Amino acid sequence: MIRKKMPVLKPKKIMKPVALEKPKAAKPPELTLPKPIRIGAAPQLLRGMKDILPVDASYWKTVRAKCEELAEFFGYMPIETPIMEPRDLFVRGVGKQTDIVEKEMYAFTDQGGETIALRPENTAAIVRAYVGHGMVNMPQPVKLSYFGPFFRHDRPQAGRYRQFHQAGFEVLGDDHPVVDAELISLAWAFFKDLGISVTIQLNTIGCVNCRGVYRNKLVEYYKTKRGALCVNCRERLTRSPLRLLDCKEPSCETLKANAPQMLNHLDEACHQHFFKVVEYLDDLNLPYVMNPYIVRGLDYYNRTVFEIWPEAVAGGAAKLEESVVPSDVEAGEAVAAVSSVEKPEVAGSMPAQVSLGGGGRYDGLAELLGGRPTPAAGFALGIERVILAMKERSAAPAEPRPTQVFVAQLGEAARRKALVLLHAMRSDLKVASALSKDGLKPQLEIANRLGARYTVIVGQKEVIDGTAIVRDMEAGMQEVVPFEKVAVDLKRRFGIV
RNA sequence: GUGGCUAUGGUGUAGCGGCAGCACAGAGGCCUGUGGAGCCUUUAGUAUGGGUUCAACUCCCAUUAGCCACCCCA
Repeated sequence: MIRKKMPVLKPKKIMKPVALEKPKAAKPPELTLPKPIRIGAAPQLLRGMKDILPVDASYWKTVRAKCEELAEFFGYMPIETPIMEPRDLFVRGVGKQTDIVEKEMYAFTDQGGETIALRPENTAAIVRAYVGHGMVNMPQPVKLSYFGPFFRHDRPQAGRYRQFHQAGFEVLGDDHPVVDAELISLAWAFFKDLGISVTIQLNTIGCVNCRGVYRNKLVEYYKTKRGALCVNCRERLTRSPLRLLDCKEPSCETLKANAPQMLNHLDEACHQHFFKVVEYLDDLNLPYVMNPYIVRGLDYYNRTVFEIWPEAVAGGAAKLEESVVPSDVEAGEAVAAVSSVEKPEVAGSMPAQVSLGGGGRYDGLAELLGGRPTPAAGFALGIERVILAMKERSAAPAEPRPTQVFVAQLGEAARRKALVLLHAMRSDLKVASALSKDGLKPQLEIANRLGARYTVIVGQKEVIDGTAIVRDMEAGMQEVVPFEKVAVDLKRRFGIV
């Protein structure tokens, strides 16, 4: 082949002779010719961006397949919304004062003067689609699932990218607490099937009414202790008091322990709703943990909120039992029992404080986006983090279907025969080939690497005889088969036909 | 966004102010129509830009990126 004859041109080999010549003062010879590209000048990935390489394909496939399987089982219909939306959608939906909108959103003005944002999350867009396409007129609830890229200008870290992927499940038009429970059970099933042990961190943040009352109580409590708060929390006191519960400063932690709890300030309806959710979860025997400090950074949430935390990989997977809320425990006690909720320890490369997924109820969002009041709930999974977790606990992705038959050929006539044979078997068998290779040896090497069970060898001689050799790669035995019968013969060996 | 740590072939790693080594992977061969083992050969690197020095991969500064903690969240 031509390839073999061609000397490989390596920059070094070109440069050396030039360097050896006596330096001529006047003009550098031929230096105007294209110079080798310097590695340092090669284009780089944008910060926080990541190529998803073939080595990881099986993980992505597995996770995606699991999402699709669960979506089907629970009756979700797939939906895809654009990656770009009007910036305003997220400002209104997610909340102006949230970090996501305030400092993490990719936003720009396009050629037409439109203010555009790369979607930082999907719930607002889903609701926009629901409202905009009149899905109120469909049988309720409308259950939608999605899988796609999202963008946040955060500082990259393991499991945290500026472009990342989420799979999400949203249920619109149903306020029944069983919806919340089913969502959580779906999330649970996902991780269980993938072999990742997690805990469900559960809380309720009430509704507009009782949360307002609670917020005032909280502010009242913290006001007297303002001096002991960290800088951030002083800011939070006026801007988003609920987030005070999120703080991990030791000084704030102690204050937090005695702060009033949302659970004790729920109005009747919210109380009913929440405890119904808890009841369902108990029936399902799901390992949730009451965590009064889950408040979530997006404005649209109300009532049930939850996050999925990975359990530490090595050691220390205990804690759980003690903090699961027994169904018959009173609210106050329950909270007391878990006031020292611990995040999983750092393990491997997974950062200490990450959630693999999270969500909750957002009954007010549709109305906020100009639709009819529509109760809704949903959650999203961080795919990169899920895959990281899988790798950490060596939860193997599904093996790709092993190659059953490899077709090797020798010579141009055989190559043409092989090409035809490959297509004849394609729909019934997992076949592979390396048609561009010439020698038999390299082809068998590849067949071996692919783990092919059989290799069909077609050479000059076989072409003339109208036969082919079928080689059993495990036994090392081979037999000559008439060419037209090869496909059928192999199918029979695999029990097809 | 704040603070810190790190940066050597494709991957994983040594090393030292004075010739950059090893393993794996890749390519070719021993074996011209028969894979897995072995052996041989070979490809390929000090992130970028400055500074100190006779000499920098090594020391200093900046940049970039990754990671860690915070922030936030998926």
